[in-house]
Amino acid sequence: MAVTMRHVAERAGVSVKTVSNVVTGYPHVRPQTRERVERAIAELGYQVNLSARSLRQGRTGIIGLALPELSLPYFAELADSVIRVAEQHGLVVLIEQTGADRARELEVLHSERRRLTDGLLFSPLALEPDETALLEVGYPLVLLGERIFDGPADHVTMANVEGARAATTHLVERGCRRIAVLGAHEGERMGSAVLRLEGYRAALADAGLPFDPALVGPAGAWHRSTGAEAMARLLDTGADVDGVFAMNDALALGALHTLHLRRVAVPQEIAVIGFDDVDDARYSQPPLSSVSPGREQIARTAVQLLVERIAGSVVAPRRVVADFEVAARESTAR
Amino acid sequence: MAVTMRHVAERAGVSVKTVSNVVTGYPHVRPQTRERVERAIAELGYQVNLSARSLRQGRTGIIGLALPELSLPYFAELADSVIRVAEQHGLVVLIEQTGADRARELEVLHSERRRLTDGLLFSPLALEPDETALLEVGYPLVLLGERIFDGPADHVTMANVEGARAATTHLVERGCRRIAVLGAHEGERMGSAVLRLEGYRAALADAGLPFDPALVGPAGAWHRSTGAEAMARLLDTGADVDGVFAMNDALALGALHTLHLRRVAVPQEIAVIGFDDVDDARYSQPPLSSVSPGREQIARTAVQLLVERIAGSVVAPRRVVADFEVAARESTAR
DNA sequence: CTGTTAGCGCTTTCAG
DNA sequence: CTGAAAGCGCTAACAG
Repeated sequence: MAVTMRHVAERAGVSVKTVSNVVTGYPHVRPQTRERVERAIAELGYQVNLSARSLRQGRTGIIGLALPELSLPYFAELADSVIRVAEQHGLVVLIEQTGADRARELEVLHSERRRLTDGLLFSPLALEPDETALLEVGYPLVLLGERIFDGPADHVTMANVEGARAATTHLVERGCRRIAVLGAHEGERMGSAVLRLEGYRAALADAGLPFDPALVGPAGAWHRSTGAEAMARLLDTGADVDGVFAMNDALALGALHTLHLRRVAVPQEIAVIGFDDVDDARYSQPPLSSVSPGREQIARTAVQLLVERIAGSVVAPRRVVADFEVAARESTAR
Repeated sequence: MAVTMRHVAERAGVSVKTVSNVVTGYPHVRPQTRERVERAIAELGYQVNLSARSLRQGRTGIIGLALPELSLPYFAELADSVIRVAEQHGLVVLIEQTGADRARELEVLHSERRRLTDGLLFSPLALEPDETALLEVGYPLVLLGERIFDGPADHVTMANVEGARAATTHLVERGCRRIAVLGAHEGERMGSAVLRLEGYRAALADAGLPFDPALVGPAGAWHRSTGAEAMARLLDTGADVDGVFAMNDALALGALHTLHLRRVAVPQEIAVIGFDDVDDARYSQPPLSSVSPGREQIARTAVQLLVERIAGSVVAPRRVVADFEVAARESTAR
C-alpha cells in the first residue's frame, strides 16, 4: 500500500524517529543523515500521512470558513482573500455555506466537522445578537460581520456606521437632498442593516437634512433582485428622490437595473452609491460608487486572530474594525 | 481532555465497539443498548474524532476543489454548486486557488495536501493539453473545463463548440451580419478559446457569412477589464460591427462597459451575447444574453464521478459534456 | 447482538 | 544526535 515512514527509515538505514525529525524540520540532525533520509523520501515518493499526524498532534492544519453563500460576490471575494492569507500561515480552508439559515448556522457551529478543523471563521447572518451564548464553543472561533456583539469570541467587523455615514455624505456633497436608503431590515435591533441605517441618519443630521421614513426602502436579502424590487417599489410610491444609498453593492446594482428600465438617468436624475466595493462595481453601467470596506484587511486580521487562538492565546475577546474608504465613480459624478 | 469513545463506553456500561456501532449506524444493535449509548453520548457531548477515523479508514470525507480564483463569478458559482452537491454525499470541500498559474497548478496536483483529501476536482487553466502525463496521479481525479483532453482522468466539460455556435447563431437570427468575437487566444491549439472560436466560425458558415479576422478580438485573461479593453481596441480599428459574441460573461460585461462609455446603443447598434450565464448577466444594463452551460449539472456530474472513483471504480476515463441553452435577454433583443 | 484485540502512521517521551 | 516504545482515537476482524 502507501509508503510510510517505516519504509523510508528502512531504506535510509535509520529509525522512524529520525525520518520524522527530518520531515518536521527538527534542526539537530546530522547533515549526512538528513541527506540520506531525503534521498530515500525522494526515491520512494513518500508523503506524510496528515491524518496520522493530526491524530497525534490534535491539529489538522485546516480552518473552516462558514459564510452565507459563495454566489454572493462579496463573500466570494472574502473567501478568496481568506484562502490566500491562510496559505501564508500554512493553513488550508474548508468552506461551508449556511445560506443565512439559522438552523444551518447552528449546525455549522456544533457540527462534528469542527473536530476536523483547528478553528472557524464564521460570518453569521441569521443568529440573533442576543444569542451570544450559542457562541460558547470549545474551539477557536473568530466572527466576521456585524450581527453579534459582545460575544465570547474575537470579532472582525467593518466600519458600518462610519462607512454608511461617509457614503451618504458623499451624496450630500454632490448636491443630493432627497436621499433614499435601500436594504433596511424592519424590526431588527442589531446587524449591518441597523448600523448602516444609523450612519445614514447621522449623515443626514450632519447636513441638516430631515429623515423621511418614506425614503427608507426595506429589503430582506441583500441581492440584486431585491435591490431591483426595492427601487421599483420606491419609485412606484412617487417619492421624490435624487440620491440612493444602497446598503450593499448587490442592492445598488439591482437598483441601477430598475433605474435603467424606468429610463431614469444615473447620476443626473438620481445618484447611486453602494457598499462593499465588489469587483462588479467597477464595471456596471454606469460604474458604481461604493464604500470599500477593507476586505483584505478583514481577511488578514481574522486569520491572524484565529491563528493566535489556535496557538492557545487566552486574552479577552478582541474586536477589530477595519478601515474603509469611499470609491467615487460615475454613478455619483455630478 | 477531549471525551473519547472509551468514556462513552464506560458511562453506558458497554464496550467501545458497541459505541462505534451506534455512532456509525450499524443496524444490529439492541434498541435498548443503542438508547443507553445515545444518552451517554448526549450527556458527555461526545463527538467522534474524525482524524482517528480517517487514519483507520484511509478516508477523510474531504474532497479538494482546485480552481483559478473565487473572485471570478463563474468559479464562485461553480464552487457554490460543488459544495452543495458534495454535502449530499456527506463530503466537505477544501478549496485551493491556482491563479491559473502553471507552477501552482502542478503544486496542487502533487501537494502533500492530497493526502488529506479523498479526491480532487481540478479546473486547470495553465497546464497544456499535451501534458496529460502530469495528470497520472495516484488518487481519484476529475477534471473540469476544457484544456485537457484524452487525459488519464475523468472529465466534465461544457459544450463549448455547440454553445458558441448557438450564441453566434442567436445573433445572426437577430439580424447581425458583422459579428465580432472577444476572447480569442492566439497561437493556442486547445482550450475553451479555441473551441468557442470554432463554434463561432461554424455558425458563420451555417449562415453563409464570411469569417473576417479583423472582427476577432484577442483577450488573454477573461476578465471584465480585458473585455472592456478588447472592445475598445476593436472600435478603435474602425471595424464595422453589429454584434459581439464574447467568450465569457466577464468579457461581455466589460464590452458593455466600453460600449456605454462610447455611447453605442445596445442592442440597437451592437447586440452582445456572453457565455457562462453568471448571476450578474441578469442584472447588467442592459441585461446580458448568455449561454447557460449547465453549471449545476457539471457540479453534480463531477462530484458523482469523483465519488465513484473514490469508491474504487476502475472503468476507463469518462468524458461528460453538459447540456446548455441560450438565455435571451435585452442585450440581443431586436 | 456484543466484547477483545490489533493496528492505521505518526510524534512524543525517555534513554542512550 | 539517534533509537525504542508507547499511544493518539478509532474501526476491522474475529470470537463468543
